[in-house]
Amino acid sequence: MAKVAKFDRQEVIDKATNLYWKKGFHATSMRHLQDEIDMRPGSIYAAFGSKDELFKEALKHYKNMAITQIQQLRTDLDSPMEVLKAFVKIQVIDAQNKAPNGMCMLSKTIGELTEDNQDLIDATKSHVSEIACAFVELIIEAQALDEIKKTKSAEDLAIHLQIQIAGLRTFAKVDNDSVKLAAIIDDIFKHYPF
Amino acid sequence: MAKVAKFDRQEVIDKATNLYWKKGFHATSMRHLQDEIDMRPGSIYAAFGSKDELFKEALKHYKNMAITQIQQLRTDLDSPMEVLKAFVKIQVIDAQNKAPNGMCMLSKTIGELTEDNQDLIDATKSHVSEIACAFVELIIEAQALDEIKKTKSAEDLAIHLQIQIAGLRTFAKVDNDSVKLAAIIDDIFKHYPF
DNA sequence: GTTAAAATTGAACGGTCGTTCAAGTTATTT
DNA sequence: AAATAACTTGAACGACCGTTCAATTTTAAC
Repeated sequence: MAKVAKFDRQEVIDKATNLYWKKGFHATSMRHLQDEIDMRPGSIYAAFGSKDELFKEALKHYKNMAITQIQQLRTDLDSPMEVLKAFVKIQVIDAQNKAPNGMCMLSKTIGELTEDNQDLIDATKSHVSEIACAFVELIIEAQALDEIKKTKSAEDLAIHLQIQIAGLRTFAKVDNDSVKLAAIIDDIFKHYPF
Repeated sequence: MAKVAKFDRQEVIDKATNLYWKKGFHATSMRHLQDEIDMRPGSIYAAFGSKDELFKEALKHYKNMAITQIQQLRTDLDSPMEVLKAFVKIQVIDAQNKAPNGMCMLSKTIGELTEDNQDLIDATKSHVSEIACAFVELIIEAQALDEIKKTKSAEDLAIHLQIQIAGLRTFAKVDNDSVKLAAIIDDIFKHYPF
């Protein structure tokens, strides 16, 4: 029995995610966010609690987008290996031009934050692990289809992939050459340890 | 014909570098720096001009430390390949516990900053390229000694190495397992593309 | 139509930011 | 000893930070 018409929470989180992703945690002020999501401070704090809590929502949303992306590719493509490769290419190459920031938001956050924001670091690490799990699932599927040798550790390969993605997205900010990046990614899946 | 006794400029830059490296550009305030280097704002601004200019000095000092590290290893070790591997291990493994920040300061900066600080990004990229050049030199030496096939592009291998370092240092912040990291690094030099 | 709860507003809070500069201190030259 | 130039100090500036909250508006229930 009260007012109920409200902002679209998901749309607000999406916009906040894009701003945090673009500028990073420290360089994003609540006033920037107010402008971006068109809400007044009172409403934001009523809905999300604090800058930190809103950032946690953004991290979760970012992780969810990645997981959704993987699931989408899995329905589009037959081969789990092709899913992995397509995902890496999207994250590394497409993100440089289309995304708010070419860097992975999780890597960026792990790089930016210190123990002053330990809870945000912990949340970030947990999302990184969740994405690694999605990789492991795909690798196990690929092994079942004999796309990858069954002697390989799926967990180690997943870690290897995450290292490649983090490294490539950093390198791409220095030298954003789509052709060169695509060649490197093809090589990653063609040679050891795959 | 005036006062000349002063602070030790190199020591000040070193302390400033450590703080910037630890906390990042945005999270490091001039007041933090004042405490760290024990100088009053007027002196800092007289000596360095601005927060940005001091940061540029820090970036340069960081790059110089890396180059010096490589030169030191080159005199200590006979094999250029061993120099590269030792350098990677120091940067990835030792830095997690001993350095102000496990992340590479250059990667961290490239990740953190936006076009709002384009000049700082440009300075950072230039230092990254300079380190790549040092890698290229070592790789060419290794090729002369038949440690690496002469058919390989030294520039491509140097890029490969930088991607691995950036990726590994990010991963190490999530899972700081020295043994696992050392194994991964050994693998990097054992298999393709080396 | 009245009531009451929920949602929204925006001014304001104390604090910190990067930076400046007049005043003071120090060492060298005459 | 006096003059002068280099260097240091720290209070202060306006701007912006994350956050609060009393006042207002909106909506559903009666």
